[in-house]
Amino acid sequence: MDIGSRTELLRSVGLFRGLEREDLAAVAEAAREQPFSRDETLFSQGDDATHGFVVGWGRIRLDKVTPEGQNVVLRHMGPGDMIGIVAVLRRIPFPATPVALEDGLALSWSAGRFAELMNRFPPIALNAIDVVGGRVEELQRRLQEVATQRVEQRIAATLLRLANQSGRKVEDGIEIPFALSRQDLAEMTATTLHTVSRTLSAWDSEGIVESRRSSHLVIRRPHRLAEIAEHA
Amino acid sequence: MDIGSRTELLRSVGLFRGLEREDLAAVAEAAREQPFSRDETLFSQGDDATHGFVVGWGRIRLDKVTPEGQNVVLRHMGPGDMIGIVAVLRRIPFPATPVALEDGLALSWSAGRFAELMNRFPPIALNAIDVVGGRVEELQRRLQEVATQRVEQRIAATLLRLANQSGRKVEDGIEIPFALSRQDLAEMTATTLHTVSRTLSAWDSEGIVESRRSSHLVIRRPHRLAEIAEHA
DNA sequence: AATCCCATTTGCGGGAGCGCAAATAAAGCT
DNA sequence: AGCTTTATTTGCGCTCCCGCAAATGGGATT
Repeated sequence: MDIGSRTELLRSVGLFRGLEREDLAAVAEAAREQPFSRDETLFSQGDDATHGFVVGWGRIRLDKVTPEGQNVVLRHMGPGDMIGIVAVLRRIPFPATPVALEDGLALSWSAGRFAELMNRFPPIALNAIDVVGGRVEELQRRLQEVATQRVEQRIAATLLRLANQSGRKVEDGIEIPFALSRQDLAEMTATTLHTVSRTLSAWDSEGIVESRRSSHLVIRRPHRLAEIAEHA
Repeated sequence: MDIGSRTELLRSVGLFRGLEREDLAAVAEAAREQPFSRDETLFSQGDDATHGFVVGWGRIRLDKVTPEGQNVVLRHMGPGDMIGIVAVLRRIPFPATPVALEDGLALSWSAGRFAELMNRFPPIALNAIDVVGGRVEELQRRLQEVATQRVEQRIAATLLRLANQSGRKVEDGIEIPFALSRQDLAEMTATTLHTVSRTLSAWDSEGIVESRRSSHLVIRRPHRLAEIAEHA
């Protein structure tokens, strides 16, 4: 991947918004390419934060495990999302583990390199605040959801959120274009895979979603799902 | 309050860490003082973010209400904490409402003034990332708690957290030095005031806490509480 | 001191969702 | 293709916790 393509990629990355093309090129040049394949982890929770990453392509799930070994899915990331950069800046170990859902490519910068870049291009710091602020908002919303809504509503809201973030229009609805197990959904909605399975089974037979084992999940009646999510 | 005292105050504020004394004085000078009294709100969720705040003294509870009117307590804040500054920087309406738990004083800066200061003193932006990163971490931990632990554990963990943040050693334990209703605790732990009441009653008769209606809550056996919090 | 107001307590019943366990069905491997 | 491994489904019982309702008791107000 040449510098030109990298630069092009970085143009749509929120973290580098407001940088001139030549500045972007400098940022791109400082990057290292890190390809990853399905099920691989970019790093592990607890590791020293030596590098920060930006996703080039491919989808990634961010996991956090409790001391007791229970897992919680914090978020899904895709092209343009930054990973681990806050940990780099705060000089703390990575607090979570990013797992690749499909093959892809990330760009990375060492901690020192990244500090240089931030120094040289002040907008980066402001953009970082914006991005992290967005994550705070998202987490607050999820906390609110878990605190006030029932499981069915949370699953519905989660599917709609995934559809908004990464959904693809297909013939008979909106497809979630990556593997999404019951367990994954359970870890996203603070419930068990059993309850997720029962819920999706019911929705499947009502024609709200199509969720066969083999293929990706398809939301057939998004409007109905939105009703379920909102109906307190 | 003169500039000297303000400067002294700002010395211990994370957001301004690394600034020289004279820089702090400039920041202090640009601030406006905003006293508040118990039960007052500094602003309301949904308001335009025209000012950012830093708590001088007094305790504040940060509330977020759902469209359906249910409330969730996001966090408690005290001296040195920043409030609303991320909303100012992101140019979004305030996403929550800070309610004073006791009389106190905040310093505030207008959006424009704050932007100037950040421009003039680059460390502020980096510190802001650090602070917001810390909030992300805290929210992730709470999400994990709500997702994986039972009510009793969550209440125990919350009391311990409050004790760590603001607890005062007293003769027979650690006191939470501000009003804390069952409803408040319920909104902090994603449960109902009934369940909180039942739990605290039980703990009271076991001598783990002392929680009479009139006075502040006292943790008598923190170690036991930690056991409850951890015992999966 | 009497009254009102509100937080808290507590009983009781019910329901949402968990957890175990076994059946079923895909997908991957050799 | 046959076998193993892993994901999903589904039944069943049970537990935790909610939600209603009524009682209790302080604190504040007059």
